Amino acid sequence: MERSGEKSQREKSKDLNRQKVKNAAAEIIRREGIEQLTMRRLAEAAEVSLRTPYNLFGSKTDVLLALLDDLNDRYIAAAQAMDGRPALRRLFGTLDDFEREFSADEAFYREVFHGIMTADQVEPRRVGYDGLIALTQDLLRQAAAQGELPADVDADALGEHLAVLFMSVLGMWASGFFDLRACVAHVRRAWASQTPDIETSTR
Amino acid sequence: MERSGEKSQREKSKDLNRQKVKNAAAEIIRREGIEQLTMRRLAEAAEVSLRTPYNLFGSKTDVLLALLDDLNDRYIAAAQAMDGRPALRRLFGTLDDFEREFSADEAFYREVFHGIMTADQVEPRRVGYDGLIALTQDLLRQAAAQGELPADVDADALGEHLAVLFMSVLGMWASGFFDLRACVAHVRRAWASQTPDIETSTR
DNA sequence: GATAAATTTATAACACGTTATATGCTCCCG
DNA sequence: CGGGAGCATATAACGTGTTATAAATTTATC
Repeated sequence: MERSGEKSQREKSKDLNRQKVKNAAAEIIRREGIEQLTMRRLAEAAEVSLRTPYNLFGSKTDVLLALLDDLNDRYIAAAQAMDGRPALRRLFGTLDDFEREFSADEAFYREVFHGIMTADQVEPRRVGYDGLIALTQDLLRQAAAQGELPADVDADALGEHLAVLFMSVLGMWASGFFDLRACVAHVRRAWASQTPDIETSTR
Repeated sequence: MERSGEKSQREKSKDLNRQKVKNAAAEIIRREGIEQLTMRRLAEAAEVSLRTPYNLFGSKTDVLLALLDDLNDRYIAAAQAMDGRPALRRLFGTLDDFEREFSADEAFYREVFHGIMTADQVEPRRVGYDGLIALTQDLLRQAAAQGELPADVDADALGEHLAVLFMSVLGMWASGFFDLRACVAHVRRAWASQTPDIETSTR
């Protein structure tokens, strides 16, 4: 039995292989595009057997999901970093953060997202759907508590709605319908029309 | 040389095979689900060779797109059928029509849509993206001309925006994130917040 | 009606994601 | 240190969408 905190040699070895697979996947996507990312090629580049990525991740989709692992954490951290400011401003601030982060590497993120979304079955939890809704609802509840929202607004329902709009438009960006700038503009416009008239951008 | 209007025997025979393939595809999806729709099984059910659907449609995705062929026409016809009424009312009326039409056969349409959206590359034109934008812009231009919109609203930009929101949320419905009722509710709410305060449902 | 062109057919093959099988290696525990 | 458990490996295989090849069949043209 291993104690929590310290990792067995076995686990460290698995982590190493996980890292090798993730690095190889990211490099192939960046250098040659996601259509070149086959499991055989990935295994070869990561210097593991074909079976190993399946053992460590489960499927090709799970490898792509792993490339986005720390993304949710960063999103939440960004929202919390803007601590003193009004909740609605923080909400729109997450949009700015998202745009900044993704536009630095738009092609990469688009290909990863699209690869995930085109899986046979998309499991909402795994793509951060629930977490995004929870975060948005949380910010809107704070906004309501601070009097930033009209009293008759259901903060939870609105939070779910705004999160759905965000993810929906993101999905079309991933499918190549428009670029990231247009994607964020659509979300910003939709969000702004449902929230009181404040400065909707922190830039 | 064939005259326009009359079809050659060649073309009639191809139309017949197209119909056989489309009917077989729809039947397999309805009876056994889209995961049972393989090209080999489809060819067998349609009583054609494996190659023929590729000759007649191009790819599996194109077969699915063909199942939705007359959908756009119906959408446009529905918008025009409500002729006398205000343009904004007609716009929301198309939402009602969409909900009525699809809820009668939700599982079928969802599987077809999802099958199309999960293709390697989605071509916006082929999924009716451009047509939907054009229709929405048209209705909003009429609304502006009839004074239903504030003077400072850019009808074309708003039309594109509303169409994008519709298609985006539709994409998430197709991926199974929520059901059709929730899908339409999200679109209605997003649309309503961007248009003047009228009765947003014709029901 | 004969000949050429267009389609369909039958069969095999390719690359893909994924799984099965059997073998080998490495680490943990007594 | 020895043995068993956990994991990686190599290889083959399956079903998938799609394409190649060559033969058969249907349609158009002279």
